[in-house]
Amino acid sequence: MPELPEVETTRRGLEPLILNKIIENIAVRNARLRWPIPDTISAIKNQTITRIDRRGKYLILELNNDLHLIVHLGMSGSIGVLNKSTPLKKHDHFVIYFKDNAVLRFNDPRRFGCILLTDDNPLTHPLLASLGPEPLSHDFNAQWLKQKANSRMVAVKNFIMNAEVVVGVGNIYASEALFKAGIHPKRAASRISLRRYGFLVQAIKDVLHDAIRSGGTTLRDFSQSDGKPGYFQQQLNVYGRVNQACVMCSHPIKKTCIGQRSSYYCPKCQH
DNA sequence: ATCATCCCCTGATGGC
DNA sequence: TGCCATCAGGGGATGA
Repeated sequence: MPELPEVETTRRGLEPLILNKIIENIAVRNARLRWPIPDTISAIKNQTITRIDRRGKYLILELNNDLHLIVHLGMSGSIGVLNKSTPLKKHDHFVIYFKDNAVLRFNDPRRFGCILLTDDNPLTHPLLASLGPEPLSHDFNAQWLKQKANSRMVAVKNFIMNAEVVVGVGNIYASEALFKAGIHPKRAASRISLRRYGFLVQAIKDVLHDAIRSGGTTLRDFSQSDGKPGYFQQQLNVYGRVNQACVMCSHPIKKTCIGQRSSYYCPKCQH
């Protein structure tokens, strides 16, 4: 389940492997992703990849003819850069063949991901246009959260998972960050002080930084056979630890549902 | 404007 | 061994 750290790991892993390479051919093996891969995708043939960016959980591949590929890994997507002779795997839906025999394969069992093409500024694409600040940027701060929360009664966990509030905070790291900040996941967004939003902002930055750092250790293996950036063996304090002892106070971790998503918290540490 | 609910999909898991 | 139900989750679409 790629969250921002996984996508950033993918971006960093891709850079040395495909930047400045020339696309010789492509293959759409199954166009039916979250949105169909457009027929216009063939316009990337014979172009060079000039830049690899990330915005939230979207990867943006810039080509030298001003086209941009917008890629989302969804829940189960991964990208592998391999040798042409590596056998195709089930769910390898999209393939890019480079002039130097390298092959990029987009694999996504659940097909919640997407591959789109735009000839415009990708940041104005409908999917990207209303995204909130990057969590690791200075634009993401306590004032911003407090102002966005205004009088909203939505649970803070849903609030920080809303991409218009801040991008890249998924279910796992939302639970972890709220634990670190000592905030109950069901607390109404408007009922959190500026001071406590400061703790939450720092917790989100810390959790994501840690995950990216541990992701970095797997970059070396990025082009091996499974093609996955690897999931982080990060120390999870609450996620998936229902009934286990809280690392801070030993009280059993609770599981609850917030907005159809499982959520974990310590009832003693989080208010 | 805000928010809850639904849905896309496959793989892993567990019960019978 | 097989079959079925259940769960997981990013995030857009929909309707209240």
